[in-house]
Amino acid sequence: MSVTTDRIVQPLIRRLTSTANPSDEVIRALADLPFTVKSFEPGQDIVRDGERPEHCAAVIEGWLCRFKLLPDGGRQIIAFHIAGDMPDLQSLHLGVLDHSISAVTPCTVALIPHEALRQRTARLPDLAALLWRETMIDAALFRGWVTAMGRRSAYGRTAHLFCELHMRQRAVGLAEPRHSPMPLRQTDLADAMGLTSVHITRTLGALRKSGLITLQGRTLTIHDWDGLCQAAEFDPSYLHLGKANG
Amino acid sequence: MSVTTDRIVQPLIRRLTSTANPSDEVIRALADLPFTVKSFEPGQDIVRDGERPEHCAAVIEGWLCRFKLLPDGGRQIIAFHIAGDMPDLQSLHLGVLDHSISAVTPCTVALIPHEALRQRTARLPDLAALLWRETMIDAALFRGWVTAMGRRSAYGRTAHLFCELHMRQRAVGLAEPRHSPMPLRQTDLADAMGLTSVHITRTLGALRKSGLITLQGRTLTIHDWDGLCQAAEFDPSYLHLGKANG
DNA sequence: CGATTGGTTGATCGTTATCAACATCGGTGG
DNA sequence: CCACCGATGTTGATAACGATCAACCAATCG
Repeated sequence: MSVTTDRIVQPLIRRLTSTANPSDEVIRALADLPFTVKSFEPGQDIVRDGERPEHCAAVIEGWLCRFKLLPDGGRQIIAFHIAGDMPDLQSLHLGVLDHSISAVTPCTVALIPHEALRQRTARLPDLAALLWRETMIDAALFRGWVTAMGRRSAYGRTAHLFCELHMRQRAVGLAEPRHSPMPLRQTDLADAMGLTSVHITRTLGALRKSGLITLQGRTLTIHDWDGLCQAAEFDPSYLHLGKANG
Repeated sequence: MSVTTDRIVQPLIRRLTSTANPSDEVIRALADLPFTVKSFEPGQDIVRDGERPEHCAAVIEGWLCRFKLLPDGGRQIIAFHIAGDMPDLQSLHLGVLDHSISAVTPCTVALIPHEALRQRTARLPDLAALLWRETMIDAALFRGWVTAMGRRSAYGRTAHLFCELHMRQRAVGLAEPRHSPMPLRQTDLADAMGLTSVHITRTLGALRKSGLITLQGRTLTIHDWDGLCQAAEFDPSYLHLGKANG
């Protein structure tokens, strides 16, 4: 594994080893995957709803979001993705994308040909299982979002999002205990939570006034993690970060 | 494949062949899977949040729902499942369940040991890919729900649910063009849509008054499919029912 | 320096929740 | 057969939460 390749594949491997225990053989197969590197500017689309990509993206650096556009121009953000994530793994077996993915911050992704992934996963069942598991975690996060949207107030829902994003970044070494990058505009937060940006302003104000968090300069500061979790009714088990097949 | 086995495995195979084109070898492997059959009464749990099942369920008959319970006793239904679905396929690689599954109607499920699934998917990469694809469709449905919850009114959201459930039943031959089974209480609908049952009453009334649907006697009658789709802004592509790798 | 983007605040409106009473239906036992 | 019961669904009155509209402020960037 060359130095360059190393720098590129490292986030993916760090991510996968953070939630599972892949064998050396599987890690070698991952490291050997062919890819091309591409960079994107904020707001730029990586892939669009309706397309049939021939490769999967693995995030090397920066933030991406997945979203659906509605006829009236509305946008629902469905997920945020950070280094190590594979946001369009589903294109490997679904073909047509049912949503779009675009860059939230300047970002770099590795594009891995479907062909290569298909060959390797056919030869190495453990690799297939590892990536399949990623799809399952992806689905688990969506379940968490459905629950948050359906049954939590703006306040609890927003707290919940911060808990999730903080823990996911912690798990791959991208955040400190009480701080994490949070490069989201209020419109991004609004589109993710099914709220308006005006209401996000008020909600962030309320969270600040409660002494739980402050959000400034693209970073989240957590003043009271326990309080935040309580406000969010946050139970991290749905993130499936435990290695023991959790 | 014996007559008994046939009757049991048939729904699963019908479902899988409705969205993909598995090879004969894969179908044979599915038909050969060991299982035990179990029946449940409405309201009974099939598996519970926090458990680590050793088998996956495949629905043979009846309706199931998946849901998360909140500390305050609230319930968010995350998905409904009909014959042919595998509602807890994710337990194969995730271990701990992050939600519960219970019976909506009297229902029968086949319980397939993880061990058998692991062996077969390791030996038959195409089988693994087929089931992996099911996980991806599962995730796609959740994305549809997130979008519905976040950006649609009670009216549009409810219309959307009926569109989804009707099409999914049609795809596996469980519904007629303008009628489908809909054995849900208003509290089930409410818990699925993030609304109260009182508001569901009013919303159903509005849908009826618009001449789109009526819901009585556990069946949905669609008076105006195009109108319903329009009210729901329904785009069926997220169901990935197309066989051509759609 | 002005222009543009992102964030804040206040006033008002609409959708959905909440509370409460009542209606309907299917089943059960007298 | 009828009276009753529990579960489910309906309706109305009121309240809360979040949307909408509009003005304004702050930061960044040419």
